[in-house]
Amino acid sequence: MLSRSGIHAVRALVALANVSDGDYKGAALLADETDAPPNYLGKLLQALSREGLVESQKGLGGGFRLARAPEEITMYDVVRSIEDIRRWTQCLFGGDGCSDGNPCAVHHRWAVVRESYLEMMKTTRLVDLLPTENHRGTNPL
Amino acid sequence: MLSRSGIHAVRALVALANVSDGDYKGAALLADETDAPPNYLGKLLQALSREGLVESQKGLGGGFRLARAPEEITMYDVVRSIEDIRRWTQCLFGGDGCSDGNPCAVHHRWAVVRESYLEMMKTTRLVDLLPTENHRGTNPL
DNA sequence: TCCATTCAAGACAATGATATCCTCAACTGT
DNA sequence: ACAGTTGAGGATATCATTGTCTTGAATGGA
Repeated sequence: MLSRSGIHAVRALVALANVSDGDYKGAALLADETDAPPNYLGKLLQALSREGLVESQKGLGGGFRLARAPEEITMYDVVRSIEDIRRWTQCLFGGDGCSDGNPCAVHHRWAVVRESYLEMMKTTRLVDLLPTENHRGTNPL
Repeated sequence: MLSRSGIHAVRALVALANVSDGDYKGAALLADETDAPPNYLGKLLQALSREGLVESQKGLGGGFRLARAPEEITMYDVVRSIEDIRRWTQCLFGGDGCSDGNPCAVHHRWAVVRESYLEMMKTTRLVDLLPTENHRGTNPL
């Protein structure tokens, strides 16, 4: 389950995937392309920059670019930089006493769901989110 | 992913599962047993009452009781009464243009996770959450 | 140097979820 | 009838998330 921040962040990174080498794309343009609030997206990009996912450049012609290739960035990397993912590492009810040794009633069932989600996040890379010839500009992220 | 309200609600219903027939358990006691804020739990119980999951009784000896047997109430029933479950019926990014006909890049991957979650919620009944001999009073919900 | 552009950073506002408080109405036992 | 108990409901408070605004710092071009 992505937060709105997480959605903004992933969309922005996808929009950064096609900037030419050595080039940058500004936050305002990114916000326009992804329908995100410009100033807020700026904050999110700052966070992504602190986490080493993007590089920023001030001044004319400046903006943001990916710090790694789109093949090397997973949705998990992005979301972990933006959201508090502890709820996906804890058990469903968040009970402190719940552990593999003393499991709650839904411990194992939830583990299946949780692993399914985390595995999806960790195996889905930015490159997997890019529009293909199949959707020709209508990739409905 | 349960909200705190959802957690409170499920715990309260579990605590109602062992009320004797024709008897009631008060909101204050329920809150005490489940470590929930008493007044807030009252509101949640109101919602559960409106949805027909519990029945309430005012006055001395009053309180709440399950409207159906614990075998007939699923976690899905509870959560749907309390939370906005739309995020589990939409696609991961919530994009309006996303549909089975014009799927986004994560459409199918997310469908697997979503169905896994919804299936767990729909097949887990209150009776499945009750403490068993195995945990003897230490069911860490 | 001067200026326009762009990110960085902090203060502030809006929103929704969570939680509290108070009063009223319904019910029970005396 | 009366008093105590308990849920119902509304107003308000708190908090995290989301979003806006303003100022400053860095950068590059004229």
